[in-house]
Amino acid sequence: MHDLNVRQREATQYLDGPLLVLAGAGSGKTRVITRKIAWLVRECGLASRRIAAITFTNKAAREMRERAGELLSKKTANDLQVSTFHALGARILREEASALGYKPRFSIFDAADCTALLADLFKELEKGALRQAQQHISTWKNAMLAPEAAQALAENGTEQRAARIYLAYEASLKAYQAMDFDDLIRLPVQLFMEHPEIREKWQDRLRYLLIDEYQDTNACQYALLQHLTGPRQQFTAVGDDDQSIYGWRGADPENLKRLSQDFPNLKIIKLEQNYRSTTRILEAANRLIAHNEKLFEKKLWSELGHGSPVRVTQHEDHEQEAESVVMRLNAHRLEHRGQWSDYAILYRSNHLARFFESALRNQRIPYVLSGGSSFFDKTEIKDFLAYLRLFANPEDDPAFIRAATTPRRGIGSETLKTLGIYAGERRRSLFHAAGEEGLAQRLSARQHAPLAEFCQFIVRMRARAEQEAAQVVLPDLLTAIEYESYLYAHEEERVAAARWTNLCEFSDWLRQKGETEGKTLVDLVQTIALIQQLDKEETTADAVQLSTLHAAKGLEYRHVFLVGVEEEILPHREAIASGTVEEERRLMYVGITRARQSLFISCARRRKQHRDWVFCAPSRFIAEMGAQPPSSTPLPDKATGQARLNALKAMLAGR
DNA sequence: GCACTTTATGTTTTT
DNA sequence: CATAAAGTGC
Repeated sequence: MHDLNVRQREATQYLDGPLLVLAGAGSGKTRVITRKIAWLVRECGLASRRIAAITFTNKAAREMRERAGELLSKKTANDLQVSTFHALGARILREEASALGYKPRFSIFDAADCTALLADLFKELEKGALRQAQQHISTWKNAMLAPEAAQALAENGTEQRAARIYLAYEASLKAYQAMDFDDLIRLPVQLFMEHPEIREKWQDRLRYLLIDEYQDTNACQYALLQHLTGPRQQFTAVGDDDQSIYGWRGADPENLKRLSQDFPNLKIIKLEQNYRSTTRILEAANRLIAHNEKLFEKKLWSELGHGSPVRVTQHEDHEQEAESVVMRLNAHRLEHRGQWSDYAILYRSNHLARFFESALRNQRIPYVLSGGSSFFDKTEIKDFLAYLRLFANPEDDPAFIRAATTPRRGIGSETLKTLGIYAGERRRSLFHAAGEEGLAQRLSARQHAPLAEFCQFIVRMRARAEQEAAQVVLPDLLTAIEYESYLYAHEEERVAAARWTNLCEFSDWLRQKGETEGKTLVDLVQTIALIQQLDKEETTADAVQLSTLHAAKGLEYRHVFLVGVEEEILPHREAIASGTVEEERRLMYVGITRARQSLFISCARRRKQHRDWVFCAPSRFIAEMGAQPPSSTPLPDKATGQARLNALKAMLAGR
């Protein structure tokens, strides 16, 4: 382990009790975690299936498994329990569902499913109120408060109303045998509190825990951690309070402090040497973050030399910003003879990506978009998924409605309304109620026939989905529901073709997953709710990376363009209003520290919002990091810019 | 009663 | 630009 520094090695080998590693950006925390896993397996003889590593995203989990695999044998690495908090919670719940009155094949509702459910339950309420309620519910769930407790604690009218919504929402989820993301953490904690024997079983199963991105855990996740480690207290938490950017999701950097209070024998190791960035970049980051209240004093340093200065530019509007950033990127790459994949364009919110996408497309520069709307959010995927969800969980009424009505098969709103009322009276799921005799009497023959046929179809396919292999059932299902012709009948040809391609890709991915893991379709559905994006094979493609700041956390790039660095964007307007500018500052800090060699910061003077132009001021963060004030770039010259680029190309070609 | 067409509308970040 | 609600034809 000669390539680790003293502190890193100490963190890797420390096993005397709970350990907190305060790891600054780029200080090699992933390396410490993977080395520690290898150490536990090789030197301590711990079976790899008894080691649980918890990451923040699925992508990080995959990477960690891969990197551990480089140190250990493939098979040993495969047995490691590497997952997100949510995936771990889901695994526990599938196994212990009965203890909570759930079936093992419960559905997992994503945020969109939950919003739809709330909208359906409270049709009379407007969107804003529902969003507010949803936010409240999430906060309550993360604080382990049941609806009744929330109702008792509600202080004002809005909270009272939100608590009433919470009550109905919970009842619906339970009726649908469904859970939301918060439940995946909350319910295991509840389970462990109520059933000591189950808690001990899991404590025995997982002997050592490693938690990455600890600053992003919320109270509930912390409780889960405490239950899992139990009296043995064998864990390593790795985190950086300066990179806590998920406060809106209940994450609380105070959790770092709480750790030293709850575990008096907690050992703390700081990693401050940065192996990623040049000094000028680090200094800018340090100066910026000095404006925040600090939990732990920490100063990053590096031995990588000064590097080039941080460049700040201001542009006339958002389109010119995109154009000149792309132009500069292009020129920079030519000059340095680098690769597209050395470059990243990072922004606060997803919608900013659009302008950069079109600028990149105009210049015929390859790019990949990470973050943003996921593959699984696409309508065609959700349509198809509804069938699969219904196979796994017939109580899933939203899945029933979606599958029953897409593509259209003569089941309309009136039929569904009657069915809904009947099912409510009989306290059955829509699917079960639809098969009952009593319903037929309330519907006309014309209404009942398509419904009955649909139910029979589901029963038939469900039996097959449970028994046969995915590669056999999938094509049959796709053919049977005639989705392709449905697409071409309803969409423009190009759109229809694109959607069908997506669906085929998804089906292919499922089939492949089924083959390698030897699972049936019903088994597979259970796991996909937690996956947000398909990990495509073509990660090797040489392309500029476009990403939100949140999605860029944990990654690094040689050259970074931080764009849209303006007041009301970064810091975000809502954050200014709600007094959470410190978190925005950390977000900026995360952005800066992604860069290894060069950092470019840009902002626009005005941008089009909705239909009119708004003026934008450079972000306060630019001054705070001590950068040169924005120099207006000589624009609008598209022509001269292009000419200059061509001259540069010619010069380089001749060299 | 069902399916399709038009019109309004809206954007923080993600498991 | 893409989805969601209201409106119109069959």
